[in-house]
Amino acid sequence: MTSLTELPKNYDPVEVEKRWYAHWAERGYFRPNDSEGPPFVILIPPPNVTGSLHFGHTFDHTIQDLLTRWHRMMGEPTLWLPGTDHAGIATQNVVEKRLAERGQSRFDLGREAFVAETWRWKEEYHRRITEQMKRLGDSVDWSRERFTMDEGLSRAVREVFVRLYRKGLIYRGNRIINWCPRCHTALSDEEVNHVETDGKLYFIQYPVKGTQRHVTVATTRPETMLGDVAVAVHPKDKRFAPLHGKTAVLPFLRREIPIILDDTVDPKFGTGAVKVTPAHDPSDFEMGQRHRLPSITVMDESAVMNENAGDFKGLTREEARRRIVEALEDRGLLARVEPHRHSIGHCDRCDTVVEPYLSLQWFVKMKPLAEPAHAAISRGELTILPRRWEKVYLRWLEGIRDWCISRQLWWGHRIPVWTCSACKELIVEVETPTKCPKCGGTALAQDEDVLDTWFSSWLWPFSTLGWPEETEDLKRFYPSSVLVTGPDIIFFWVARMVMAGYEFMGRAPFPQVYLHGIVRDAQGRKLSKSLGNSSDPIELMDRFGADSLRTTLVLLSPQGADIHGFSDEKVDLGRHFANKLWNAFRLVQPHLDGYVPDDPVSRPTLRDEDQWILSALASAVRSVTRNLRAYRIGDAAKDIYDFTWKEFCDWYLEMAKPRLYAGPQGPDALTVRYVTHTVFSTVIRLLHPFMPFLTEELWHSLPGTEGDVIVAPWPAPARGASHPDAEARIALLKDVVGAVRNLRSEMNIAPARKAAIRIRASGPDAAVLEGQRDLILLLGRGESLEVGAAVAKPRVAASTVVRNHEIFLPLEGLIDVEVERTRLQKEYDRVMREFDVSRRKLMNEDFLGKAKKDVVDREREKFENLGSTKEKLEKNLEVLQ
RNA sequence: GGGCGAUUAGCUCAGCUGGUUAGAGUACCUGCUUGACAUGCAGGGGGUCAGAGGUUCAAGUCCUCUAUCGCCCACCA
Repeated sequence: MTSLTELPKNYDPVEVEKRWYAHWAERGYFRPNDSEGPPFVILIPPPNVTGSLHFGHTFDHTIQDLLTRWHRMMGEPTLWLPGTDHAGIATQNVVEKRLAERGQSRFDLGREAFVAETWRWKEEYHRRITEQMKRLGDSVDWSRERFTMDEGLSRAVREVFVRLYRKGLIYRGNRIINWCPRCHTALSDEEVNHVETDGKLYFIQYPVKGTQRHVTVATTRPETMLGDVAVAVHPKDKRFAPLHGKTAVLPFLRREIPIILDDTVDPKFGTGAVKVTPAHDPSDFEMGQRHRLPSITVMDESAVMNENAGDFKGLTREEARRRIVEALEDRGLLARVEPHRHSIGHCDRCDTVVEPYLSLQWFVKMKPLAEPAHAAISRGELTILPRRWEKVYLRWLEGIRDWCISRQLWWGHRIPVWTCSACKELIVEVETPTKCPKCGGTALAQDEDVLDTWFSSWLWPFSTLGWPEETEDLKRFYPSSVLVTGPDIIFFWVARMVMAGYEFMGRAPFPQVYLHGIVRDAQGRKLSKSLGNSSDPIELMDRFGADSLRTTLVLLSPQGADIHGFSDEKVDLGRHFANKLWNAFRLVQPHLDGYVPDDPVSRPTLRDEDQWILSALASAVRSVTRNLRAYRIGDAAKDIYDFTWKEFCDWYLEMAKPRLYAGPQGPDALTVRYVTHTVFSTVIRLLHPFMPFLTEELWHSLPGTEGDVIVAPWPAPARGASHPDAEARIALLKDVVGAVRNLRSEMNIAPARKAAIRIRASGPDAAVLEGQRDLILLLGRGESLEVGAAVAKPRVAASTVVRNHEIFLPLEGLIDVEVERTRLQKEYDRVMREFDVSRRKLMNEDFLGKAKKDVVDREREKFENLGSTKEKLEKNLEVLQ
């Protein structure tokens, strides 16, 4: 399509990349094709509609798109299903923040208007996300796009809630949960980040009623003492035997609280006596249950002390702590304070210190759900890559606790539970009930709370396909083929999807999980725009091209490990490669004009270098495919990069230039066209999953190709392409040319100056080198070449030994003998060292007796070569004396 | 407190089941406007493979310990 003269010298990705996405989409390539056979399915980890896509997404999507494109080229029906997540608490927070900038709170708007406002936010960011995905080249099937709060998915959420409730796996209870005093909602255990903090341990004396004694308790949270209902000691702790059955008097409130005995108290911690605050500590709550103690909540929803706090009412928990400690000190009840390091839970979303808080919430009983998810690994129904994550996954399932799913938010799925105001009957239904099934009352109030965001996400693998309806899509595309995501959401999402998959679909949602790393900067920080350590991905794509960004990320990423030291400039790696390919193409393309690849007349005679590059190409195809199959994506990219740059451009194209320049009438014109065409047509296809835009552009400029590369067949290693002999001969050539170049450079011979080359070679190599005469002259910039066993050593020459052949550059009058002697001496020393190592090995009886025979043989051969090389170097050195 | 991972060139990383001279990119040095590409070409310097033990004829590679860094988990009152 593009004519040669139009190809600019430097590749302009922006100009090219804007052309192809619409082209692909219009032709329907992103939808699964109709072919039989198992489809390849990836469900996108739905990005939150909180904001635009960041670097993590770019990397995540690159991998998914790459896998999708690769499978599409293999002819499989492929579905990469896109969608977004309503991200309950996160989105509510950002919308509230925006309201706050206008001086408003959500309460000013009221629930309905606030939710409407949030939908507008969602639309805005959904549009941005969509644009970004298109810019990156994501080949997702937009016709199947879903949102976690759209009608179908909401229905699935209610269905699941009702089913689990009826099965007894969802219940409501008064429990200690993690409460965020800023977000004003309950959180799951996973939404709490524990941070090691230097705190203090306060030793507080509680007077013992009817005595002059005190019992001293140790606590990190003195402010919760106002909610104390007991002091507990270990029953076998003799120190406290006199206190058994006694009562302590809580300072300030003068509440009388029993001294109780409980096995869970650790006599070695603190004083061995512990204050019991059931409303503000999970283990105290359990202890309270065991001993039938009351629970006294002393804080409100904002963690401000409430009416149960006596004089401290109205203080924040931090102020309350300060004042209580002061007051205790005044009364002489503070025995001492010790530094104490412990971990404190913070809200995952706003980083506020969470409060263990007693409240009425909905929970999912997780143990029964966890069992099949756990067994999935040992049964081989689920594999997580890299494998080490499987242990993390399993351990979490083993220690699983019930999942608090109710959130005191407005943005999210309302809990499908209604209470009849007449008879207080609890109605749990998928569809909104109109009257109470028990008393017929019509005054029904729906639970005010919404569900945890992950309560919709964990259904993603089947809710997106139409469940609970038995849709065609559900039958065809469940389970998906692989889940690609980051390890940070193993618990939040991956494990829960597996549980839901087994519970509702009877099988795992995917057989394979591929967990990739995080993109970090030089300081090890996650890339983010707010930290200012990275550009917006879109901006980077504008500067470098989406292809370059994708390729750079993939090339820099070790399998499943974080990318360290990422910075904008790193994207040059991909950009330079794109430009390299572009220019290699510019070199070759004019010579391919009119070339018909499958011309039956063409039975080209291949020279060594042709056979060699085709052989290397076949190896590259094998290796790329093997690496992709094993999710060694960076290695696959490296294979293509190395083959294209190091072998094809640096060596083959240089060798091919004379034949190319000779034009279509020149000798071997057909051969060189055949080979370059084959290589390009193959490399473009191999590279397409990585660089979709550039490859599509080149494909359309490559004569003799049909259709679009996005649906071109994935290359198979060509039959009979393997030419070990040619490979060996070219390897020899490379060594010899390398040695000549080295000599030239060391001797400061100007690149423009041609030099005579003499190679004293014996054995079969001599004939091989003679056959490569033209190439040696070309690549070694030689004016003449003598090869053979009888080649005379020039009187004054720079010399070296390669594979036991002597190479001379006769340079009488041109070389500095002193420089050459130093250089040669260095070479000699190096060979000598190796020679010694080898000799010692071969004198070692144990080595000869115990090492494998081929290892010994190889060592012998090496030793002989080194010996003879050493001699040659010696002689050449002597001449220079 | 428990677990996982890392430690190889200045930086970021390869190095599969132990066996030629430990590689790449980048940075650095030298020389090149050679008819695809200076986003390039050619050549070069740079590593006692974190440390200590051990297994072995042979260890960057296997085992143990130590150190440092990172991550995750944990009702440490």
